[in-house]
Amino acid sequence: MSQVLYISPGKREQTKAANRQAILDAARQVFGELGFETATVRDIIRRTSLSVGAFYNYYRSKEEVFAALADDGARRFKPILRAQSAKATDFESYLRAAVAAYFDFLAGERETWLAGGPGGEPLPHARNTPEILAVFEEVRRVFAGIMDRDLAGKVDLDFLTASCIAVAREIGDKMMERRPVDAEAATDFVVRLIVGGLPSLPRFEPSGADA
Amino acid sequence: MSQVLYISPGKREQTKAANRQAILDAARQVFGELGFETATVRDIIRRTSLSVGAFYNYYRSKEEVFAALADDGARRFKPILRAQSAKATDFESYLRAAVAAYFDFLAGERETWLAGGPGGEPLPHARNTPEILAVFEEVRRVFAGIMDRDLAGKVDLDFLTASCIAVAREIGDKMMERRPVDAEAATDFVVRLIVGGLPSLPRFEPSGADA
Amino acid sequence: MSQVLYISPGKREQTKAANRQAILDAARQVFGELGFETATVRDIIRRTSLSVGAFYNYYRSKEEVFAALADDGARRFKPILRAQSAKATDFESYLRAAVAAYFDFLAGERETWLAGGPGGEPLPHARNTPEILAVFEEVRRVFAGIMDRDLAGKVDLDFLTASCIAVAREIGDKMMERRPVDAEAATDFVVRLIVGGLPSLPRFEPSGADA
Amino acid sequence: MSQVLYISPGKREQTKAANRQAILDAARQVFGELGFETATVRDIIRRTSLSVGAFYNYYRSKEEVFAALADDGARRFKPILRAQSAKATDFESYLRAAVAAYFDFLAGERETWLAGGPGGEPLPHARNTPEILAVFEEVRRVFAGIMDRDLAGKVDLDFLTASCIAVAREIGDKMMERRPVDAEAATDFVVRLIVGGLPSLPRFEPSGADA
DNA sequence: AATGAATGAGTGTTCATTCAT
DNA sequence: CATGAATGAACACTCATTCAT
Repeated sequence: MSQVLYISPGKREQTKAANRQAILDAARQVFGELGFETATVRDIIRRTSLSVGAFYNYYRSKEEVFAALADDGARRFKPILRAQSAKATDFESYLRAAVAAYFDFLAGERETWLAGGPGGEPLPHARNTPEILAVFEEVRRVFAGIMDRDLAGKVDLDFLTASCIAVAREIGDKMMERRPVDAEAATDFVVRLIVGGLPSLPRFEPSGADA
Repeated sequence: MSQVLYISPGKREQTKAANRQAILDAARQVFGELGFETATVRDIIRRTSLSVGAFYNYYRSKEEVFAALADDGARRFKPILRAQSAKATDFESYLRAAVAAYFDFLAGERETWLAGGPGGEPLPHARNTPEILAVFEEVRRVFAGIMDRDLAGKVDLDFLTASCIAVAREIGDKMMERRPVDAEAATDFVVRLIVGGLPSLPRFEPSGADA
Repeated sequence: MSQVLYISPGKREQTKAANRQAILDAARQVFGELGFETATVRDIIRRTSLSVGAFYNYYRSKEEVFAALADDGARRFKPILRAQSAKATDFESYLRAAVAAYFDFLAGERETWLAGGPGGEPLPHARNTPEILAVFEEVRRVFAGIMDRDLAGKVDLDFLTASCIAVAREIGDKMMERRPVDAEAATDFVVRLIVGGLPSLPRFEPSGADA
Repeated sequence: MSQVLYISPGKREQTKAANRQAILDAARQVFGELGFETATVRDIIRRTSLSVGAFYNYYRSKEEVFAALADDGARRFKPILRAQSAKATDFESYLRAAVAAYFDFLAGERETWLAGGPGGEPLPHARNTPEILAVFEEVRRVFAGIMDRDLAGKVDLDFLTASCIAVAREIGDKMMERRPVDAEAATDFVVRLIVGGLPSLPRFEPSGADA
C-alpha cells in the first residue's frame, strides 16, 4: 500500500474554513431576517454555494449553528465589556462603558448588516441574530451587577435594568440604520437619558419595600 | 342514512359573531404563547368548540387571524389613546396619558396573560401578540406627533420616540409579570425616567439638524 | 349558530374503517416483503389510494402500524392456542394442538399471502410480518410451559423449543406455498418428526447436569 | 505547498489484499450486528484504518461487499462439506457430516460472534451474515442431493430438507450463544432428533407422490 | 354553515456515492 | 491509490389548506 500524507493546511483546510464561515454568515443573515423557527436549513445553504449535506458536515443540526453564532457573539463581546467596565468607577461611567462597548461591537458587525439577501425581502424589525441576543444577556448580567452595587434598595432595579437594555437595544438598531454610523453620539444619547432620568425615579425610602 | 339534528337554530348572526370572537380569543392566547410560526391552526381551534373547517369559514388563513387580531387591538386602543392625549397640554402629560392608556390596555388583556401553556414553560420572548404590536405602532404615531409639536429640532426625535416605545414596551411586560399588576407605579416609572432625562439630552442648537 | 350532528356511522365511518384496513393490509405486505427497516411509509401508502398525510391520520408512526399488526396477530392467535392446548393431556397432544392452531391461523391469513405487490418483486424468504413474529412469540411461551411440565431435566429444553419453532415456522411457510393448502398433513409431518425424534434425544441422567 | 510523504512503498499487492480483507472482516461484524439496511458504509470503514473513498476502491457498492461476503463464505464452506459428505455412506452419516461441517464452520467464525455492538443490544434476529445465508444454500443443495438418493418417493423430501435446515440453523445459533461452544453436542442433538423422527414420518407407499 | 379526513409541499436529517486534491 | 468533503435523493413526519359529506 502507498499511504499518502498531506502535511500543512493546504487548500483543503482553507476551503473548509471558508465554508464554515460561509455557513455562519449565511445563518446570521437568515436567522436575523426570519428568526430561528421560520429559518430553514435550506434557506441557509441557499445563500451559500454548498449543498444540504455539506451543512451537516459542518454543523450537526440547525440548533448547533444557532448556538455557534451565539457563542461567537458572546465570546467576542465579553472581554471587551469586562475590560471597559473594569475601568469604571461610578454608575455613569459603568453605563457609558457598557453601552459604548455594545455599540462598538455592533458597528464592528457592520459588514453583516450590509449583506442583505440576494432575492429575499429584508424584513424590517428582525435583528434577533443569536449573537446579538447573547450579547444582551451578557449586558444584562453586567448591568445587574453594577446597579446592585451602586443603587441597591433605592430604585426598582428590575425596571431600571430592563429600561437600560431596551433603550440600548433600540438605539443601537437605529444607529446602525444611519450613515455614517456614529457610535459616540448614540452612546451619549443613551447615557444622558438614563443618567438624567435616574434622580427623578421613584424611590422606596429607608424602610425596605420589596419589588 | 345520516340523521341530522339542528340544535338551537336561533340568531344566526349572533353565533357567527361569537365564533369569530372565539377564534380570535383562542388565537390571541396561542400566538402569545407559541409565536406565529410555532402556533398551528389546530392549536387554535383546539381551544374552541369549532372544527378546522369552521376556522376557514371565518378566516381565510392563519395569517388573516393574525392580521385581524392586530386590527382589533389597534381599533380598541386608538380611541382610548386619542381621548387621553386630547386632554394633555404638555409633553409630560401627553406621555403620561399615552403610557397610562397603553398599560391600562395591557392590564385589561390580563386574562390572556394568565393563560400559560398547558404543559410548557411560558416562553420568554413570546409577547408578540399582533394586537400588542399594533398598539405600539399607534403609540409610535401619536408620540411622533406630540414630540414633533413640542420639541422638534431640539432633540433627536427619532431616538427619543424609539426610546419611549422601547421603555414602555419592556416595562409593560415586566409589569404584567408582577402580582398585583400595578399600572400606576409602572406608568410613573416610565414617565419619570423619560421626562427626567429629557433636559440632559444633547441638543443641536441654532444650526440645522441632520436626518 | 346552527350546530349539525350526524348520527349513525354513515359513509364517513365506513370509509374510515376501510382506509384503516387498507393501510393495515398494505403494511402487512410491505413489512413481509421488505422488513421493517427497508419498508418506507411511502411504500405502504403507494399500495393504497391514500396520501402520506392520510397515513398519519390513522397511525401515529411507522412503528405504530407495525405494533398494530403484531397486536392484531397475537390477539387473534392467543385464544385459539389457549383453547386448543387446554384440551391437551400429554406432550404430543400439546404439540399437535399448538401446531394445528398455528397452521390454521396461517391458512386463515391466506388472502394476504395471495396479494403479491403490483409492481414489486415478491422477495422469496420474507415472511416476517409482525403478526407472524408475534404469533411465534406466543407459541414459544406456550411450548416452553408445556415442555417444562412434561420433560423438564431430561432433554435440552432450550434446544427442543427452538427446534419445534423452527420446524413449525419453516413447514408452515412451505405449506402456504402449496396448492391446495393442507394444514392437516403439515401438522402431521411436524408432530411425527418431533415426537418420533424425542426418544432418541440425548438425556442428562439422574444426576442433574446444567443446560 | 502540500508535502507528500510516501510511507513504506513495499509490496503493493500484499496491502491491497490486506485492505480487502479488513473491509470484509469489518463488514461481517457490522452486517451481523446491524443487518444490511441499518448498517452504513461508514459503520464499516470506521472499524478499519481506511477512508470512505478507499472502500469504493475495493468494492463498488455496499451491496457488493455483502455479495463478496456471501461468496467468501460459500467458497470456504463448500470444500469442507464436500469432503465430509464424500465419506458418508447412509443418510445418518450424511446428515451428521453436513451438520458437523456447518457447526465447525460456525465455531470457526467465533470471533465475529464475540463482537457485540459497542453501545447497543446484540440484536436478536441479526444473524443474517451473507456468509451464513450462503452456507445454508449450499447445505440445502447437498441435503437435497443426499435425500434424493436415499429416500426419494417415500417421505416428503421438500418438507424434510426444510426441517433439517431450519433445525440446524436454529440450533447453530443457540450453540453459538452458549459457553463453551460445544459443536459436538449440538450436532448430536440435531442428528438424533431428525434421524429419530424419520421412521415416524408419513410415507406415501405404492401409489405416486405429489409435488 | 360545519365537519374532519385527505392532500402534498415542506422540514430537519441521513447516507450511499463521487471526485478534487 | 488514499482521502474526506460534497452531493442530493430519500426518509419519517408536520401542517396549512381543501373538499366531500
